[in-house]
Amino acid sequence: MRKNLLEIYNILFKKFGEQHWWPAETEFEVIVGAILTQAAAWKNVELAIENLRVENLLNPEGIYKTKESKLKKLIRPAGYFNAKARKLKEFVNFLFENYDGNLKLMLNQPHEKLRNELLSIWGIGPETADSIVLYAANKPSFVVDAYTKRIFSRIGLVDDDINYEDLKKFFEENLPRNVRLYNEFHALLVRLGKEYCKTKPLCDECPVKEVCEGPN
DNA sequence: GGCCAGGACACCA
DNA sequence: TGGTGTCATGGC
Repeated sequence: MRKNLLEIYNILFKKFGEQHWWPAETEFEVIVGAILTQAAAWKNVELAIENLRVENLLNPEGIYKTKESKLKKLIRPAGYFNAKARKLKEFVNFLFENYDGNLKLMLNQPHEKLRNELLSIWGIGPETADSIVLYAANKPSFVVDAYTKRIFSRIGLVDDDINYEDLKKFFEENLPRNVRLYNEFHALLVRLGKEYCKTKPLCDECPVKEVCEGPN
């Protein structure tokens, strides 16, 4: 199995090259992006992040001090702005209450502890937590998403009703525990999903068609 | 003009 | 534990 996963990784890397994830300038920007991209197109998230950047709010203090009503207007393009404005607030409130606003202190914990802590914050579920652990804290927590599930159930390596934790475990138990690998693999799977494995799959041109059983 | 994006939560059985 | 409804914008 390890061989199969690394084979798929190598095919994707050869096809697409480095994806340079996460597309952000700071750790905090990774977190903001991870929250805003929940069930949203990244293109729309970029518009929202740019609005925050112009207002100099891409930092914990900025979000902490800004009224939720103002945040809603700024992040509107990312969709679900009522919920997401609250989620940003919930995160920075936690950060200031527990770490005096020191993000590095929070991120510099053993990764299981950090993950559990993130999951305790309202609005941060498993995928967002793992994205933060991997792409902001640089700790080896494999991120799976809807694309990952769709791709690997079509390939036939996992059941199509597999839950998040089991799918995550599938990767972590069959890959070397390596941050760079986790980083690149997830990014490549998103790239593959976007371009070839949407609801209408482009199987004829798919880079991993040799190992795929096809859509079902 | 419809479909759907790099999910999470509330509520229900 | 698991299934379903809800949240919302903008690109294609």
